[in-house]
Amino acid sequence: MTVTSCPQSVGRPRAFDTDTALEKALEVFWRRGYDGTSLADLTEAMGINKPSLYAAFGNKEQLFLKAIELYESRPCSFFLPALEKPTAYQVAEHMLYGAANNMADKTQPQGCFVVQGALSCSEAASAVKAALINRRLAGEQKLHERFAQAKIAGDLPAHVDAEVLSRFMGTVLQGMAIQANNGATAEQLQQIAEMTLQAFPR
Amino acid sequence: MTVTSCPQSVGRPRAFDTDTALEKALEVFWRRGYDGTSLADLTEAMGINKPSLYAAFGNKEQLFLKAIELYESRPCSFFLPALEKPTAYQVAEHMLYGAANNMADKTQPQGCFVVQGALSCSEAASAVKAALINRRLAGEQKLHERFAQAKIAGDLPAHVDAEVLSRFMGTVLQGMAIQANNGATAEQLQQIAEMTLQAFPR
DNA sequence: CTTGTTTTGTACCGGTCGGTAAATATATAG
DNA sequence: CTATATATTTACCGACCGGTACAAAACAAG
Repeated sequence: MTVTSCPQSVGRPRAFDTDTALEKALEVFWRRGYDGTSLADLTEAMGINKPSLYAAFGNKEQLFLKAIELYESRPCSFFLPALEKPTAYQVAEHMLYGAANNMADKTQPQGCFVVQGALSCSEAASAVKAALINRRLAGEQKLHERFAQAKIAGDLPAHVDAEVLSRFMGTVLQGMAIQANNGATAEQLQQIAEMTLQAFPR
Repeated sequence: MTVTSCPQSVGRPRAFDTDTALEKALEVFWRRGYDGTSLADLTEAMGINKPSLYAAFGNKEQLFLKAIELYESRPCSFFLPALEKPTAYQVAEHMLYGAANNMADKTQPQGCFVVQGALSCSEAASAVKAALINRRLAGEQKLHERFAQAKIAGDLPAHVDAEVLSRFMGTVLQGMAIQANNGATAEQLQQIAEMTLQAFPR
């Protein structure tokens, strides 16, 4: 019968912070992709040795999956907050401009980790590729539900196909990730956001 | 002073067709990306051994660059033919529907090789990544010039910013490549094309 | 035939891949 | 102090990486 050991009960204490190490791993995976990232790249960026990485995160694949969770829960994430805006148009507006500013942010890798983390990849990466596809589809599903709710609330015309609209939004957002990789600036992405909003049903 | 040896003059004849081998290489690179493709993957798909690959194509990087050229010159390529349509709207129409059908075509890898061949990659792949970015920017540049010409011809309103419009088109087309990777059908991509055309200035 | 030229298959190169065994170091519990 | 538990470092594992040396094989020229 052991006492609940909340923060570190026994044994040699870990010499690094797992959260900051995971952030470093996310940045490397984001920049180089799963196949393009080696364990040497990771351990160097994280400032730890391989056994520490395996003890703390399992293996390369599990580390990548944890990086996905971190990416979506970061404070600068724009997707979920935009969903809570009062009208469908404002949801689209905040999401598009949030994406424009986030994806071209020079203080982090360009583009979107969920889009480019493992787009085309080896068979060894098929599991993480599937995980990213599921995240992209889940995002569009959330947007679909939000737009369906907006039709009920009356701030989106009844004739609008919420599923097509959400997939169109996903297409533009994912295209913006490629644009950011092409070197597009935040201003240029904002022009894309503006043009997309002109096509948005009101 | 040697006679011009047009088709095979001397030596053991090559036992494979370089064009079909290059097509096989394109398919593997397209599906797995540069980093995710090994020489073993390539030689197996191409049906040749490594020395034959190196003698015919140089090395992995040069083979990839030749695969880009093949990809853009294939008969089913939709980009350049669409540019020759008589009006800006028809250019956009043919390009968007051509992309919808091509990127979801089940007889080839989903999506667009130029988008996903080396989006996020290792430093070893930085040259091919840059080559793909240049191809994407060159496509948008061609579209830009076509729209500028359309403004002069009068089939695109003078107030339209041709550069923004071409970048918007590129964003949607690149987003459609991600959608195809998500498993979107040709019909779903056609809905994206339709919605994009509704936003197109006339 | 012989000679010269090119491609072929095999076998190999050093280096790196993801992952781990083992010994040492640093903490707590008693 | 000793005992236990966890993290650290170092060194290493077999497999695979991209790329090549070499000799046998298959052709044309003479």
